[in-house]
Amino acid sequence: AVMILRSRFLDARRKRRNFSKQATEVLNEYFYSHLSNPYPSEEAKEELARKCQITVSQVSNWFGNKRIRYKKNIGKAQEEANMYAAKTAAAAAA
Amino acid sequence: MTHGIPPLPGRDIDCRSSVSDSPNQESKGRKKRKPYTRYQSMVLENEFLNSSYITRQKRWEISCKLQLSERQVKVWFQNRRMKRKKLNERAKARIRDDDIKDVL
DNA sequence: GCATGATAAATGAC
DNA sequence: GTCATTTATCATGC
Repeated sequence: AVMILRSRFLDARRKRRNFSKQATEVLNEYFYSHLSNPYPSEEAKEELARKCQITVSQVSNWFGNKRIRYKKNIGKAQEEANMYAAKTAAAAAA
Repeated sequence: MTHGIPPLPGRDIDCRSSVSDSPNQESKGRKKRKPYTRYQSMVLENEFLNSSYITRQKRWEISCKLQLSERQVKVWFQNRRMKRKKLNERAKARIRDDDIKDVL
């Protein structure tokens, strides 16, 4: 019984759930609009967390994974970059 | 300076000659992340239960026993303290949520 | 079968 | 020392 409780708190092991489509959209918009410096401040992280309905730690995890997996692809997933770049450009034009 | 305690039993025995941080020559790049074995993790966790801050003496002993460098043991305790902090924050947040749900 | 989120070693700023 | 991070690995979703 105690072990089960510990598995809830201590282990709190990774039972992964994908983020919502809107949340991923918000995170990607920020990432590709700050591609030269994709390191959000603590305040920016908190706002992203609020918008996405996730924790600040989850925001940090997402950016950590995103940065290295984006870098690992040199040349790939640029379609995604262009897509969000166009989106922010359209927003700026308006 | 300090107390003249350190007994340092058999200190001159280099038990980690093969477990040094610099395996051979000057390794240039970043050291590759290598998961520890279950036994290594268990010994480290047990020692963390005794104290979250390890002494230099025990650090040397454990590094010998587990075939790890003293630096690796030191870093393990640093990371472990960060993990504990994160788990505490998470537990606190969960308790808050549970309280809210209980009221509802 | 990879995509994706979370965790475990390792580094560096401060 | 803490703490944000990089990197590889793990565990799950689909």
